[in-house]
Amino acid sequence: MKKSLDELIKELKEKNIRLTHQRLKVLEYLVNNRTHPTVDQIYKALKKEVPSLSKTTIYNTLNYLSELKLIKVVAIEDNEARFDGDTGDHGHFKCNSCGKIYDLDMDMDKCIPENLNGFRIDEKIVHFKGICKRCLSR
Amino acid sequence: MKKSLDELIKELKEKNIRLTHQRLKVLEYLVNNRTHPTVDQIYKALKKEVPSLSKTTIYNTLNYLSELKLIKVVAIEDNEARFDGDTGDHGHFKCNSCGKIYDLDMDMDKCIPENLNGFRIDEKIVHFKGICKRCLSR
DNA sequence: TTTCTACTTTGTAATGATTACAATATAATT
DNA sequence: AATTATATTGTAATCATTACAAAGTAGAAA
Ligand SMILES: [Mn+2]
Ligand SMILES: [Mn+2]
Ligand SMILES: [Zn+2]
Ligand SMILES: [Zn+2]
Repeated sequence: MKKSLDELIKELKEKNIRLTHQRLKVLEYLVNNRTHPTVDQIYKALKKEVPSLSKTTIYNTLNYLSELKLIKVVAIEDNEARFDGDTGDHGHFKCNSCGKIYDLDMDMDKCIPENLNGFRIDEKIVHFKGICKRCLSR
Repeated sequence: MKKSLDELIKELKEKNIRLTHQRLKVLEYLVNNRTHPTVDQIYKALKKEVPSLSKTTIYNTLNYLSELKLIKVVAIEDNEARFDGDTGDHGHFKCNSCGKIYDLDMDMDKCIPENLNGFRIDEKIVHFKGICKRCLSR
């Protein structure tokens, strides 16, 4: 679900996670930018507000927050990870023309095959790639 | 579909692609090893039979064959690509305990959401991760 | 408020998969 | 056998990510 920054901060407090300036800025960025940004995009944007910021901190923070299940990693590119403040089950569509990554509201459970009876499923990943409507109509 | 080596060779001939020793060995390996191997696994295995083999050739060959749609890339790991001789639509399950990647026969079209009306879909990717039946029963 | 300390951030170096490139080799045709 | 366009090979470069140690800080306690 799309949690607000306040809800995310509450979760950090409940788990006794330190509310560092950097962590709050990263969470704030992900809440305000629902574009599945890369590490570099987050880094460049926050560097302006926090000049001392290190890219390693972005990596550390994003890794930690995804371990805590406060954010999600979207591995839809082959060379670079993307991050998502929405931790609810949903799919993604990547347009190979404009590069935009769309969210897909869908019931992922509808596509679990019988083969997996007896398996424990921890992650469900559904990605589509192609050309988006907007790019097609041009 | 799971094509035989002969069928794959026929497709290469039809497309006027040179039947080099290395290409044939890579295709043969993928036909005989339905384990979604990594570049390094393919390289190490074939290096024994073809001592002059270069890892760059494995990369070149796999990239070329996947451009030609004769094989598929399976991007289910976050650090390393895997390759699949089965180009038919199917999903994958990765066991985080034993590392095995299972094939999932499934109707991918069943999980395309309405959101995508008007979009052109070129790739459909369905991945699950968790613990497999065999690992759970131990 | 000040002190304390465990945890965090930072900068730099290392890692590891993948790609670029140029020299050498070869498949397929003549 | 000669030719040539294409492929292979080895090495170096690239680039995202991680390892590590020194410096900094959040939060608790005095
Ligand atoms: Mn999303
Ligand atoms: Mn497969
Ligand atoms: Zn587009
Ligand atoms: Zn297993």
